[in-house]
Amino acid sequence: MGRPRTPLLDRERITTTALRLIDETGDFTVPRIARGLGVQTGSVYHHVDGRDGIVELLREHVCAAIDPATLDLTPWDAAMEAWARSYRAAFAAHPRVIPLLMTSPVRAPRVLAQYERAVGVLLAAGFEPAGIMPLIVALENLVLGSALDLAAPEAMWELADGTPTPRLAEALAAAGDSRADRAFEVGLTAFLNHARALREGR
Amino acid sequence: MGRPRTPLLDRERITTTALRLIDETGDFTVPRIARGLGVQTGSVYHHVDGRDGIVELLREHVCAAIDPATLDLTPWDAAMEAWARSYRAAFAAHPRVIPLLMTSPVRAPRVLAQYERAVGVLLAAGFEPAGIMPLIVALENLVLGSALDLAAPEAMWELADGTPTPRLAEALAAAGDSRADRAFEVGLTAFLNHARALREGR
DNA sequence: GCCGTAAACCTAAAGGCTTTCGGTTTCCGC
DNA sequence: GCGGAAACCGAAAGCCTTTAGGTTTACGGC
Repeated sequence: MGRPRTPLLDRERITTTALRLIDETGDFTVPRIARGLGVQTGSVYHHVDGRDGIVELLREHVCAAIDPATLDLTPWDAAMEAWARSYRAAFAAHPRVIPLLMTSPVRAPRVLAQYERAVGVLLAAGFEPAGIMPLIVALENLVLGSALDLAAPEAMWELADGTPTPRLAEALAAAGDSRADRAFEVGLTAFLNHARALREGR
Repeated sequence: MGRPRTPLLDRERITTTALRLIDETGDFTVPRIARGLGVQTGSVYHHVDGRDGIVELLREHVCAAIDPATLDLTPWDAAMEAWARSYRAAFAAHPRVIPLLMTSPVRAPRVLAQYERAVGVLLAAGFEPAGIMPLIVALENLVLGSALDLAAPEAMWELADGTPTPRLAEALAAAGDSRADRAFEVGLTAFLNHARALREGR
């Protein structure tokens, strides 16, 4: 008891443990993190700003896998496409964190910086300012939605035996394992085509 | 104490109270529902299959506002567009329930029936079976994403004073209050154009 | 080298939530 | 009329979040 000779906790170990719990069970709790690190529950609060603080650490950790260099590509639509793919890949690696991130605002500076640069890309491409956030929001919805579907393929529709839904079942089977991938490709192509048309139509 | 002469609880009152709590606070708990109805916590469990059961009741309640007649429209793209708009309007009325619904699979028969019919519309339009679920999933992501953004405009990005994001702030301001609406219109137009191109390209 | 201060962990506890179980009263079919 | 089911209460177990105070260790100034 008392201060240990070598620290048992730090933000990184807390984040990693929380992420592991989420990957395995879909959620995390502070007591489980503490148990995973061989520590009492209260000790975690010395390193983190409560449970919400851990969520923000998770956001930063997952978003760190988004390749910032994608936004340097030219032309603008290549940048947006590569960014979207990298964005999706980052969340697809840990899709079950997405529900946790959707209820709290983005505070992490590193994440905000990515959006800042994306706005810059679209501004430089000549889009009108008022139309930029709708585009980014639409792309974000596409990325997060398909990443979520990628992780929980069977957790979206639970076909009961009681109510027959033959065509839905058939469509689900026909799409197969690549359903989420194809939904992303469909959405991304639609987005890029529309964005190009919007820009040229001005 | 004992059984009351006139019932104090039923599924509808529980659902309505839960929805009111979510609209006001963004979440609900069984004790708060009980308090709102002047009843002990445990009593609620006599009418509902646990907390998850209440979530499913909420899904059914909100989805009941989706107009089923939209899927009878012709041609198919008019049906999908009207369905998407009705879908979005239903969730925009209670957007804070969306995060609660994203983590549990759709079980409600009335909701599954809507998807069944949507599949039927796209099948009749001549889409290849394997491509139908990707389209529906993409549309669902669009609808739910923009409805969520509609409700929590300021809860998505919290611009800190510490990290400057001038272009992001400007883009947010330029989009104004109609940001979520415009994002939906952008996404919907892109979706419909791409779907039409997919169908004709066969 | 010494000492005060801060850091890091523990113990304990308050308060809330989900869920279950048995008890009590009322309603309804037969 | 009566027996069983229904509806609510009271209480409790077990989990979670968060805070507060106590104890030991590390570190920096002198």
